[in-house]
Amino acid sequence: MNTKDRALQQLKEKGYKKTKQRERIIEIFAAYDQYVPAKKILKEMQEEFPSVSFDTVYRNLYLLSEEKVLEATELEGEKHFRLSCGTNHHHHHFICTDCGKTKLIEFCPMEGLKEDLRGYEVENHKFEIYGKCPQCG
Amino acid sequence: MNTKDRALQQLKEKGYKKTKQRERIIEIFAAYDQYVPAKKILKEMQEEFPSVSFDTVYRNLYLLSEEKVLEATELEGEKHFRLSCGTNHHHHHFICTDCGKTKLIEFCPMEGLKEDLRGYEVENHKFEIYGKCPQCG
DNA sequence: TTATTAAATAAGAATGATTACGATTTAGAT
DNA sequence: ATCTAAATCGTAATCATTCTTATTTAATAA
Repeated sequence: MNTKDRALQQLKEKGYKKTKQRERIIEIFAAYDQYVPAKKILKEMQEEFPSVSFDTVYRNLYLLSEEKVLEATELEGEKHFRLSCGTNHHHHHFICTDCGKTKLIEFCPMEGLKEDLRGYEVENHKFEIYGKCPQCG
Repeated sequence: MNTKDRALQQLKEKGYKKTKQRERIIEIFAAYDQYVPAKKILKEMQEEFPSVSFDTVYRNLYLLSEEKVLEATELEGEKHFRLSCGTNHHHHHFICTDCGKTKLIEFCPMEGLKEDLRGYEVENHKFEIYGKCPQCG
């Protein structure tokens, strides 16, 4: 089963409907192995559905993020999304500031910080590395 | 010499002028030991200078960041600023999502990643921990 | 002290991403 | 084929931020 079908199946189980728009959004992401800004998805959607609304695109991006089909991050003030990495365990990314491609970072800095943060209730954390990948550097 | 005077002195050396607005911005930050959203600074400025413009506030926030008087970060899509921590060496923060107060994290996760990132040119990184501090938790 | 001028500010328009919302359409169940 | 909740469309609204131009001001030198 491919990424798209798996995602749609997952949505169906939660009672969400299968729509052309949703299918297309997932297809678009499947063509990228990187974070893509919401507005770029909107643009590509408009090529296929000239009258698609912002609302549809944004709503689905957030839905797909909640369902863990996508991962989200904020880069330069814009929300970006990408297909969840195949890996099932927690991870981070190096993000190329030129081409946008990412490299998986398996190491999580939270591991060694339990001691330091005694008394603090950790809810979340963000660790991202930015720079040029070997192709762009 | 206090924080404000030190900052103004530093600006003067670079040829920037001392203005009431700049003085006040620094004073506002000195009253907080935490990240403050730009719009909150704008609001406090308007109490003292009813006709201050967005431009003045934003321009100065960026100037002060470049001059390392302030540190900047983006939280929930909004730019936040705080006085630079006293410490001169590179550091990170735990940020309380309730009160906004921060805890200095001396550990930097980049140290152990040189190996992993061979061939990659690292330009920047972001590591922040979010949660509740002991007072708010 | 006054004149000079480059820097800084005010005022408000413009931008750009995102969110909101009422009306309409559609997917999926019966 | 009918029904209904979910999804979408179309568009307006919001909100932070950036830009622009005219005016004011701080610092310098006469």
